[in-house]
Amino acid sequence: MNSRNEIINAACKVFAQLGFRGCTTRRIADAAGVNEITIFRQFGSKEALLREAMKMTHSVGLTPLPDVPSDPEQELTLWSESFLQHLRLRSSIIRKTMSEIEERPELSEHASYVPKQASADLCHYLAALKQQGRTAEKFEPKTAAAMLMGAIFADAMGRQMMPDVYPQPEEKAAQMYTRFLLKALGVENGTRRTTNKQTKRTKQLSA
Amino acid sequence: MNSRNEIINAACKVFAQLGFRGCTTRRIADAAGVNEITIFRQFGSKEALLREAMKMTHSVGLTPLPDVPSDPEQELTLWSESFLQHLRLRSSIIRKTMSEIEERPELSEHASYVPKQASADLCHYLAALKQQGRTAEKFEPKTAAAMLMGAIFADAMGRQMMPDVYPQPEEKAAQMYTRFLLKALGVENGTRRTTNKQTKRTKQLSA
DNA sequence: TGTGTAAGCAAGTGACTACTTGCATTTCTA
DNA sequence: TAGAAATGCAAGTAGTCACTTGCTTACACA
Repeated sequence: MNSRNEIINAACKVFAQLGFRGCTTRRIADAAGVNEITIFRQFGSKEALLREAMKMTHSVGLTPLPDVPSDPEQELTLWSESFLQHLRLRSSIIRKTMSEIEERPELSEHASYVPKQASADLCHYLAALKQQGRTAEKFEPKTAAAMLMGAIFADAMGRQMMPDVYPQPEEKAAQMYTRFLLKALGVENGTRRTTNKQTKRTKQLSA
Repeated sequence: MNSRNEIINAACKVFAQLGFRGCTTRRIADAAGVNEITIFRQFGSKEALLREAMKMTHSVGLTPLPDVPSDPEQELTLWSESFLQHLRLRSSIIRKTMSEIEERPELSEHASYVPKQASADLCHYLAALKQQGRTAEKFEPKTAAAMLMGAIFADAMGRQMMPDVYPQPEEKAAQMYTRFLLKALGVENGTRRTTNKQTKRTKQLSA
């Protein structure tokens, strides 16, 4: 019972390091501290093991966005930070999955789960912001969401390889992307310029 | 002499499909229409062949951005479209390279060449736009560039897997990202609202 | 016409792959 | 404490991997 979980965890780890072809049953067994044969007795085949292992990747846990926007800069910054951290922590396995997906389309479902959910949440939030009349410009929530998520995704995938391409410091990146988005939407940031239309409550942190 | 190029092309193709471990000498030989042994006589080893093949990936050809911005929306849209097309055409090999890069850091140089160049070009253009006084907001060119390039990169990598996450129609995506960027920078788009400060010439297409 | 070079073919090397068989050992549980 | 289930060990299977050897064919150029 315990060895089963150890094998699954080891499989995830080795897959993240070496991809499907590099993820041999011997290496998984070594990483799990288990005899190779136990893998086959527990899961039947390498394919079946990895299918099980990929199901375990859904432990999401993004900071939720409120249904009714109150402090857009703060709320979106927290969300962006948690999304960026989520992607950074999983950057290896994401890279491998994206690479294998053409050969193994069944990975697609697991790979797209989090970003689809995140996109839907963000679009919903931005649409609410628009409906509150707090955006100065007319805009397509989907385009805005794709911009913010794209910037965060590219940061998570590329910063290590080319740090000078992305904004510094690393820890403020999510906030900078968020502020950029809000500028494009014409959302006032609360501290400067409190002139425009603001239907609901105006409580905003400068952050 | 001819077989050498055929082998290199085949190696690129098979690598893009299957990655390093899936890219076997037998498969390369088949794809090149050549005997497997010819590969070893020409290149010595699989490693050496792929090293040669990766050098061939630098045929860049992005639409250049002018040194002096004139019509930002048009110029940036053209650039974005060519960058997006570049990434889309190479999405398979980019995915594989990103996946292999942790194991083979020597790929890093080839992988980062185009995006580094593109980022530098775009930053330079945005800085020039700022210096012309044509941007209404103060902004960091690097953050702005990371947003636009990130959105384009994510679109190229992810649209096929989750088309409903990205703006429609596909052909207008580059333009939509560009317009979004210009909104954030407060750059007037020429047709509506020609009020703000515009130091140099105002000739702009509505596009 | 002769010679060198590039290419093909057949066969084989040792290492690694996923996976199996047979038997011994540990561990849990009734 | 007895029996069943889970695990380990040693050995082996057939396939694939990168790469080699020895020999033959085809073409270029002098």
